[in-house]
Amino acid sequence: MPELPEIEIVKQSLYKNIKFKKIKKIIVKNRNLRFKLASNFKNILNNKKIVNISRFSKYIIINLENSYFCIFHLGMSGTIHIVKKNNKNLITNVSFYNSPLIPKKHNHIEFFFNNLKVIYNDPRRFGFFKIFSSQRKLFNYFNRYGPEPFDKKFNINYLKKKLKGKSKNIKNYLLDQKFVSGIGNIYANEILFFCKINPSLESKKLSLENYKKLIYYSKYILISAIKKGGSTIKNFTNTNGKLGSFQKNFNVYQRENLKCLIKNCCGIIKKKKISNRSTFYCNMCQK
DNA sequence: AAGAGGCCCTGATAGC
DNA sequence: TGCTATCAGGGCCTCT
Repeated sequence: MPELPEIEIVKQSLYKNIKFKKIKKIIVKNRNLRFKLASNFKNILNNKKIVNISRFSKYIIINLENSYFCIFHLGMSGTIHIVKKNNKNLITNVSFYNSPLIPKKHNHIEFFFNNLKVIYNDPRRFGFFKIFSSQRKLFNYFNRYGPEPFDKKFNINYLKKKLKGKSKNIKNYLLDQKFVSGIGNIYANEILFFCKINPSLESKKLSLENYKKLIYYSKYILISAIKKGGSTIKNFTNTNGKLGSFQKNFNVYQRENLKCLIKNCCGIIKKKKISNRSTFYCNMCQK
């Protein structure tokens, strides 16, 4: 479900609600995720204070007081719910990226804090948790990933080096986390629209001007999405029960057969499959 | 070695 | 109503 902007919103909400709090109790209801939950998961996290919460790419990073790190990925359908205690009753309308009600099925893990609990829910089980015993091991794991678009390393020389002579299309590169991390299918489509680059274009055919646009617009789109609270496709709400609104700004994603929104462009948004992922583009601006 | 494709899952929706 | 097919915001693994 989520790409970098949505994970950033989740991170901000967790940061606000559970940083410096101690995990009082953990209930594991279903260990089956993309990777089976580690057998020592509860032991390592239970009764530990959370020292920091951060994000890299589409991962949330939880830094524990015992210098362990717990990271998780939401896959396609993972959601986080924060349930606050209000007198005797639980309020259920504080949730991230899901309906205001706590889902009944697929709640895999519950983390209890003093006045609230955090639920990890994931119907499709593409998400996962991992634990690292030191920062070095955590960095080592993230080493496999390319820079985020915001990273200084994501510059013209880097693009040149990586894309020179490559026949793979540019959209697949944007989705390739080893090339650049944090971009998913929605934002890859939107970024290429702003760059006026056809998603099927072989990467070796990109011009210097294209490189500059890719660097500029990948930052621009992700930041705009974060400012709007992320994209909300299925009535998902964020931290305060509010809907993210970036989906109202989609130019191509899910706009098949509609008119291009660029003034004076008479193009139509087309849909095609690239590597089995839906791809949307304007047949005029992105020739 | 690069690149395409299959696969891991459940649930919502469209079409017959 | 009830079946089947298709699609979904991801990414790892295998095969050529």
